[in-house]
Amino acid sequence: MPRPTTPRLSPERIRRVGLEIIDADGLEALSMRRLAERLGVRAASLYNHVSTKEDLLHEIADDVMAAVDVAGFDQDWTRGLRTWARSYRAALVAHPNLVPFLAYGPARRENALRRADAVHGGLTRAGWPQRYATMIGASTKYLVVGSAMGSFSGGFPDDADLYDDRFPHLNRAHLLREHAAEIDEASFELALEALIDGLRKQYQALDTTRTT
Amino acid sequence: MPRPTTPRLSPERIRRVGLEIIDADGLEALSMRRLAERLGVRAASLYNHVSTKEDLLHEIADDVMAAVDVAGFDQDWTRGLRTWARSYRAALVAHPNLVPFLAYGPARRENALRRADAVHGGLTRAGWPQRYATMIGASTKYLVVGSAMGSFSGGFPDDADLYDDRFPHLNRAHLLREHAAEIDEASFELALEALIDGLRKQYQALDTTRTT
DNA sequence: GCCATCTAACTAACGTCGTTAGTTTTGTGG
DNA sequence: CCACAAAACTAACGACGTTAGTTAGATGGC
Repeated sequence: MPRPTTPRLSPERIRRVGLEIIDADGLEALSMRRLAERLGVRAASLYNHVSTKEDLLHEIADDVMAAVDVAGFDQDWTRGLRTWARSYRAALVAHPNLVPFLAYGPARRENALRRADAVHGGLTRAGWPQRYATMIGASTKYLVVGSAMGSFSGGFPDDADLYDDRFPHLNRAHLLREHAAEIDEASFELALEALIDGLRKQYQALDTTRTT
Repeated sequence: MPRPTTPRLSPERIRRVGLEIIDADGLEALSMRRLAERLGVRAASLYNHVSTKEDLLHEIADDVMAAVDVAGFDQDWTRGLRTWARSYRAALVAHPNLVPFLAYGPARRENALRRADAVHGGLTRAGWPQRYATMIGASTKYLVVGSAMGSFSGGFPDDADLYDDRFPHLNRAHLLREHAAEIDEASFELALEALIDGLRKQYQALDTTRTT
């Protein structure tokens, strides 16, 4: 019965259920047919609300990225950077299965450009030269994306016996998956603080250069 | 005419041409049918030499990762870390289209574990505690993966006019794609040196703690 | 040298995928 | 009231990864 009395679909519901599937079963588990089935509808009907699967993914990505906080730059660039980086990472970690897509081409949409502009503007307003602002933003993003990708936690098999004898340095409890998330976060914090620390030194040098 | 006089396929040739396709046309351009066609063969024939497409990708990844250098730890942990990070990044940048796959699950294969063991061993031998060795390896990997992903260079559209007025801080020449690769490398170096610098400080503190 | 066996190619097919075309029914604005 | 838009449908296309079954050349044991 086409054209039901009350619409079964809406872009919001499609995005929501799509993200649910990704969260539950992984990125490659999301197909238009499975999504439609979950929505009580046939696959073709989705195209009345969504132009393409890739577009849908970008919109879902936009929803997820909405939680990123770039407001901290009003106070202090180090605070702004930390707030941005942590909220960014938290947004990715909340939906790990989406990270491969998010990492691929995150800045196609308007909102992504707006966030990038806020970061860049916050840094230049604090006195950083254009080129440095760009590099700082990029470096921070590397840490966020790299750590959220679970570069570490996803990397090793669960079975501890696998490491015995053959890889003496790896046969450690902290390489197991149960600790991996904690280690990824600690490693992120370690690198972020080191980066900010190193930048602060350069910032002071910059400041004295300018005032003399 | 099945079973030709001289075999048309070999695992090496399949991997080589597979990587060529990925390099030339992207990761999603590699299908078993297109690969077979390029090899003068039908898709099903590939399965005499390769167990599965995913497996093939892992083997290609292994080839690419063979260029990573973990020998520098024999001299000095900072040198080892730098050598590892730079050769790692160079390997990824040489095949940017493969990075999304490489970033996903790089440590499934024997060689990856061997490299991880070398890094971890180099750091612990230098005196770093287990947990730190793990975190340092993870942090460095974040920078490598993040920067190779072109988190930055892939992120922005080419058209400069797009930024005008709407995103005042982004309307800069150094955001264009031509400079993006250079910026990604510079940002990587910036963060890597900051990280090593921060670590060196902690390393000295560690040393005095132990000797007192 | 012959013959069984193995190897490496083939054809055909299955099920899934994203997507489009064309159809049908319901809601809605002039 | 009626034309038209909206939202569902069915059917189909071409591409995908993969498997089953087949065939012909290469190879090792007698």
